[in-house]
Amino acid sequence: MPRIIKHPELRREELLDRAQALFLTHGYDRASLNDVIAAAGISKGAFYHYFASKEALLEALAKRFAKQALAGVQGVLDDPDLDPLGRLNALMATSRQAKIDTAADAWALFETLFRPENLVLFHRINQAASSSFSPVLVEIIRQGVQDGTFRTFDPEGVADIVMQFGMATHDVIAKAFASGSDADMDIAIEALERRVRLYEIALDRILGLPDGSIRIGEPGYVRAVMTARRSNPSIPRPSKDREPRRAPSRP
Amino acid sequence: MPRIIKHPELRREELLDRAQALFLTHGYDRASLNDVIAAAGISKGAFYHYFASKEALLEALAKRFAKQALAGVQGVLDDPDLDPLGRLNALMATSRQAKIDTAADAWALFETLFRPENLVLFHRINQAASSSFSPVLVEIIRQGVQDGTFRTFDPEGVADIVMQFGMATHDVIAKAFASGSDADMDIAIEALERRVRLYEIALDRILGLPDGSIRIGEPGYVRAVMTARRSNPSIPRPSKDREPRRAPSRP
DNA sequence: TATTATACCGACCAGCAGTCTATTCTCAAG
DNA sequence: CTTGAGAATAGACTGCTGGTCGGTATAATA
Repeated sequence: MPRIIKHPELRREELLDRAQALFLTHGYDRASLNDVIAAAGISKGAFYHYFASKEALLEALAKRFAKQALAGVQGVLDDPDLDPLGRLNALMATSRQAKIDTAADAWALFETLFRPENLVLFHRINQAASSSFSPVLVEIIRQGVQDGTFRTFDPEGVADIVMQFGMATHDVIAKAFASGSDADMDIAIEALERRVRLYEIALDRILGLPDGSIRIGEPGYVRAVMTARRSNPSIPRPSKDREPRRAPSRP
Repeated sequence: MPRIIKHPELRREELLDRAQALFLTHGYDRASLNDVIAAAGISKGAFYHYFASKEALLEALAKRFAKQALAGVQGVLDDPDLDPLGRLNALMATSRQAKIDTAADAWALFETLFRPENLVLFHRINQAASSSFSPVLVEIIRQGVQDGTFRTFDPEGVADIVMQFGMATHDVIAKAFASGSDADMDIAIEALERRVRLYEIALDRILGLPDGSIRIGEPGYVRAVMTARRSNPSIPRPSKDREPRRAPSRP
């Protein structure tokens, strides 16, 4: 093979891009390193020049994700006109908006990220995102407590719960995506809206706010996401027949 | 090798026992099938006679866990003298008690289950446990709503949150185990107690109860667990030098 | 131009999950 | 008491995996 040399940072990004695509479509475990390097058009040696292991590649990917996510909400964090409650709501609205807006590829991520074979990938990203967002959330809550908007002790704990809920919301939506027989879709949507409302009220109460203060998404939020899906059908799906070959047999 | 034939169910249980020990000490991914069958003293062929795949073994293990856990709290569920709040508290106290009581091996599980290499294993067990406990929790909450003890819509959602919190509590404790430099241990314990209190109050409010109704654990709960640890030092820890060998190198 | 560090190549390796064929054991039907 | 079907076991074998290694071409430096 001809030797192709690229600027290292470019090559690194390219590698991350290919890996991201493969990990999302096939899952971290199922996508082999050989697949990745083949997709990137480089050799084993070249790969191990950039990353110490497959694991390290995953780590780098998670960090890039987290960085991008944080950058996406930077505007909200910098806005001096927002009070703590406003900032908290804006934060959640923005990260929601980001997902619906660029539906084309962003929700592909959304759907794929929660498939069982992506558990490891998801967990890493989640972890990285948490350590990025946690300090920010803590600061917002701390301010809210200070100026009397929120009434709670343990801002770190509440920040954790907020993120837990955020993730749970996504999870719950992803489940609907998975079981997407158009027939009972509407029932699923109903249930999901209810869940989002529950999380909102739960957060209200945990923060000592009057019910209805926290807005994870307007009513119709879930439906909007689900609709964005139907209008955008062709998302890469796992295909490779690396699946089990044997039928179970028990004594 | 001499051919040893055992009663199938016994062999199956034995296989699960060995697998459990290895998965917990080394992690699901790191413990190889060869390790498992070597530990169990059987051949590849015998293994695949009982389980269709390594994955299937994990599944079976998770189900056994969940079944045992549910059995452990059956008494609480059957007790006709408990009202919904009492039952909910007893449920949490019992599953807590089970962990401290048989500290010798139960907390080994407790600590190991949360190590990063056990993510997959943990997730499976958690999933299995959730599908066992969820209906039970839902029923308790539904009754509580009916007789006016609890004030919430969406019992399923609340049940999910309860389990989320339960898991998060464990997670948070496990983190302290991990960073166990005896020096800052006390600070960690303090933080953890606060977190447990937060979850309790959060649940109180979500369920529309007066603060202090829910008791995940008495004050001192975390400290008790941590102490049980120090008095019981020799727990199998991952050892096998299957770890990465290379130093990172970046351009 | 000579030297050194960086980017890259691909053959190679041990170990992995899973497959296959062959053997030995059990136990119920005849 | 035989027999034979099927359950239980053995272990060699396979394709592939993540990772290693010695080497080669290019860029940077002097």
